[in-house]
Amino acid sequence: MKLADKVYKVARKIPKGKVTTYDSIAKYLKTRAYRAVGQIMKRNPYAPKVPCHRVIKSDGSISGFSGFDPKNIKKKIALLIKEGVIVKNGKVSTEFIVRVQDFI
DNA sequence: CGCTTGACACCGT
DNA sequence: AACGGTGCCAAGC
Repeated sequence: MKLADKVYKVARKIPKGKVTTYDSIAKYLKTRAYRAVGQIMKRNPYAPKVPCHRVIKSDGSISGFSGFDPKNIKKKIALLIKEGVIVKNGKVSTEFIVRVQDFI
């Protein structure tokens, strides 16, 4: 069982209208590989099943899948907003950030 | 099997 | 408040 599998398993349970962070997932899995989590999400072979857009940085900013393509940023943010998440200045309001242990 | 690469986090300045 | 350097660990090559 690779870390990747565990990550996907957890990530797919993120409730709509909420987001979590890379380090939160890492902590929950008893590992400090929060960086690896990022790469795992990037690969994301389970595209629709794992809502990788609901995983953000600990400071609430959205990165990666959107960070490289400015056009994609707005699209993902719009998607999150559509789900009920409030995003201002490219950052998600902390009240929508949930620790993994809270929604599992 | 070892080296490089990050969708990161945590200081210190 | 913003920027940069440092540390961590799994995946890929």
